Amino acid sequence: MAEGSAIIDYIRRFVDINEEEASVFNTAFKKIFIKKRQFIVQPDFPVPNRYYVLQGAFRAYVVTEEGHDHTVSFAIDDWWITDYNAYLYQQKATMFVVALEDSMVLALDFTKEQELKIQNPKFETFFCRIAERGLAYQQRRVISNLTMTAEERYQDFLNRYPLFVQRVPQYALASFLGMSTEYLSRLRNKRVTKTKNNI
Amino acid sequence: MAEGSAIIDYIRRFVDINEEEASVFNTAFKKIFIKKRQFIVQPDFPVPNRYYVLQGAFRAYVVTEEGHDHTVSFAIDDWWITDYNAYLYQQKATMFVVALEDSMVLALDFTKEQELKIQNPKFETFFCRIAERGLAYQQRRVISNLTMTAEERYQDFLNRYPLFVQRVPQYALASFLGMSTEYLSRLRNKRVTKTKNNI
DNA sequence: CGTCTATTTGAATGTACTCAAAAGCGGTGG
DNA sequence: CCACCGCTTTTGAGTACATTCAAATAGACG
Repeated sequence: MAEGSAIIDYIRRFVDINEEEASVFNTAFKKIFIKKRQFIVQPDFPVPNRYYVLQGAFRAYVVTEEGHDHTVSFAIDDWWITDYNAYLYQQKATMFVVALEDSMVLALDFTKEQELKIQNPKFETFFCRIAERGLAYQQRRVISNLTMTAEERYQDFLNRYPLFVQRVPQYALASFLGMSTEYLSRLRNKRVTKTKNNI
Repeated sequence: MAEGSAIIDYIRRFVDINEEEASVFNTAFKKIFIKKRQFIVQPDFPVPNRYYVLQGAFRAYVVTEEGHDHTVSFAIDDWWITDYNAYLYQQKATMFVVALEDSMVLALDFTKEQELKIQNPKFETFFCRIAERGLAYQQRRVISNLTMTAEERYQDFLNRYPLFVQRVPQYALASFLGMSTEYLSRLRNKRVTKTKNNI
């Protein structure tokens, strides 16, 4: 049961655990089927879980007062997703997390996560590693946003995450990259507006 | 020796350690004096350390091919700083980290950090906590950049980090907030250019 | 097929940048 | 102690990147 499961392969990329530990880890998760367009996190609700995506695709986004939405993160197979800030501090969510496809996830409860960490230092190490990597990733994203133009960010995303581009609607990608849907559309079709300087 | 030191007060905000543990932790760090304008990290050099700022101010930034610089992070008293991505993966730096004032730091060697983590789960927990918080912080920053205008980002920074604004040169703050020095100057003096629509 | 949502296209506009130059400020040396 | 030099900040003017709004077109789903 434990061996061969995706989440176990995943944790073993970071720490070396035996069969018994794998089994303990495995049973901490609840397997849930999520239908397309279903929300797993919503603003003002508690965030009891973080989610490991077995199969499918998700999008986390915030909505501003003016009604604009902004994609904070995507997740497909083998990625984690949740409103991390709310989960970590166990506060109400400020984001939506929605399924972009019919999906299968493993939900890990916050309390359960703390128990795992206390129970076995290897689990603590594991969560530490993924947090560290997440931090390094977010910092790279901040740098991209600071240093690149909209077109460069799009090209960069294409190179790094070609799989995502296939599975994610364009308005969601645009709002992830920090540009309007229309502008991304123009970039994709290489038809950025020429401002005509003729009088 | 151990008790009363800033780094010990700091770690005790996250984990409960006794005097002996405090002493072990303390001796893992090397205290270094850094003069204003001195670099502690430079592109293409290894990044053996992360730094805890006892006193002073630092700025981490990247420089693009076109020669524009972009502030990735600041650190003043009680904050950490380094090229985190390079440190974590033990690769060559891609950033500069420079002292903005005469400063005093505690340097922690990467290998030493790993030893601490292995030696005592509490230390592992501690580094895990600060990585988690760092991740949550970076994610908030990404959201700010996505959802706010230049002016809003500036106002928000003023509210959140009034201390920093005092101690950081304006060009550095501008490049942290993702805008040009000139534009920040105009915002501060509330004199954003009016495009005259008269023919 | 019709409806609903997503994408594309056009045109006008705005936010923020660039370049250039002046003004302010701080440190250093005579 | 003041003058000068280098660096930072301010101001002006023109411009570009990207947005908004509106409308047309294309896709997805029942």
